[in-house]
Amino acid sequence: MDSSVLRNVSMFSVLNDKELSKIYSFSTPKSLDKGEMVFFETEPYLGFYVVVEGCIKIFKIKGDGREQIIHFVHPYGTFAEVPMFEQYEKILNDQFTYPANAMATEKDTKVLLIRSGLFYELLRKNHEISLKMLGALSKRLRHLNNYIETRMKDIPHRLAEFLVQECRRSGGSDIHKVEIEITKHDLASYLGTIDETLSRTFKKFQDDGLIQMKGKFVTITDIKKLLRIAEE
Amino acid sequence: MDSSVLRNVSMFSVLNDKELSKIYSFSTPKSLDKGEMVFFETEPYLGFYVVVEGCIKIFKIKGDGREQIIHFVHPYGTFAEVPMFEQYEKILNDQFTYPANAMATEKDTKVLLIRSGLFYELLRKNHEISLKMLGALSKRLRHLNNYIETRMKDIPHRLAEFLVQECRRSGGSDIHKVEIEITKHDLASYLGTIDETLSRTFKKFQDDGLIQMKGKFVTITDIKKLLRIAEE
DNA sequence: CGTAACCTTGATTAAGATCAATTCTCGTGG
DNA sequence: CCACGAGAATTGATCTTAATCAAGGTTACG
Repeated sequence: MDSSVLRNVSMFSVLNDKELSKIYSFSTPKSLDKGEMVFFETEPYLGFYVVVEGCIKIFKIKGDGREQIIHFVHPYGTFAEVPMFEQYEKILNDQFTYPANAMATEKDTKVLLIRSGLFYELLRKNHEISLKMLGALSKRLRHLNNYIETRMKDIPHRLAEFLVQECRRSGGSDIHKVEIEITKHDLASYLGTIDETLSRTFKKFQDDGLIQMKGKFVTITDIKKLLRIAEE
Repeated sequence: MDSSVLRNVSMFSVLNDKELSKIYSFSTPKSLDKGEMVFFETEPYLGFYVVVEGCIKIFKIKGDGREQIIHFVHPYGTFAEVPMFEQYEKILNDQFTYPANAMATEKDTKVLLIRSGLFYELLRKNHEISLKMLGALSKRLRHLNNYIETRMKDIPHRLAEFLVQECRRSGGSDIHKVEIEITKHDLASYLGTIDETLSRTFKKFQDDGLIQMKGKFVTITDIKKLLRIAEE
């Protein structure tokens, strides 16, 4: 792994080799096993992270102790940028904590910590980076917006939406076969439900002839009906 | 109304008089009656808004046609900044729409439209503004984060949380009296429920001796218990 | 005053959570 | 190679919360 991985991070795409190397040399790499935490939401804020390999889930803990997954971050994606811009002074004084919890969902997950001090310096010098960062935060806001919208619908709707999205994301060949890359438990948490309800909803979709399922592989047999459920 | 109102907007606080006047002279003021729309989420994006007077509610329409209020914007607050940073070219080509709906909740509500073209120009010239904007977007993200967290709890919890927050926001004198400044209907929508359930929850709180209610005025009689319900 | 919007209350229903067993799957060690 | 055990997934019965349906009652304002 070297500084070239940073070039794929949208926000850093405006930097030259020298700047990239500098960021890379000051960043802290971390390797994680499946289930290992990057941070808890109670920890003091150090800076934001770049995913280099594997996958990270960002989640809240509900009152009953259960996880509620907000999103997954894949390679070259970033997470925990937000506290960076909430009054710099407070960050320096360790007053800030992370906004949620972050855990690796795959073994051999690798992340880079970009410390806020260093990054803030960069931000002051390089105007382009702030503009990129504005783009990144906007994207995050769109995602949360979409997340909230999805939450207004029932579980079959949410699952249908997820399947359609996954189908679009993976490949794009018209064979409607999707591999669910996360555990069913994580999927349930992401959809805001529990394992049993997810299982029942999958079964209902199968009984209604919308999909066929074999372990982690789902074949969509009636994309039209599925789309109808997905969009209201 | 003149350009000095803009000085109170956090993002514009770094500008000098000349710059403020320029923004003001290029902005479009709009007066609204209670219930009038600023924009629908289907409309092409023109730019973001500053609230000068009154109050704006930002909301989504659910599948059944009901409103789901995401937040309220008060004087000197801004809304609809997000699409501004999602690929400038698309905005110019009218490809973008608003992320939600915006409606005045009070009569004599006044807003200013800051067109994206003008603002983007400003952003390129003035680095400080991007940094302020990063702060503004972060705040918005925090709010959505908090919103999502609240949604994981039941209705009594959400109402208790709302009452405690309102109590803190208004005054701060230790007489625990709160005026609910929005309609009960809007409050229900904000809490993600319906009028009947809100009414019943208020009743339950009264029966349990937590509050006393008279129209729009709520007196908190047992702040300790209310806090216990509010925080899990 | 009168009427429309706002609010409350009661009875019923439905979606999904909870509780409680099983069954399935797969990696590990004998 | 098989047997074991743990975690993952499924299934059924029951329970809870809040939505829905249906009246009434209250308030505010022209």
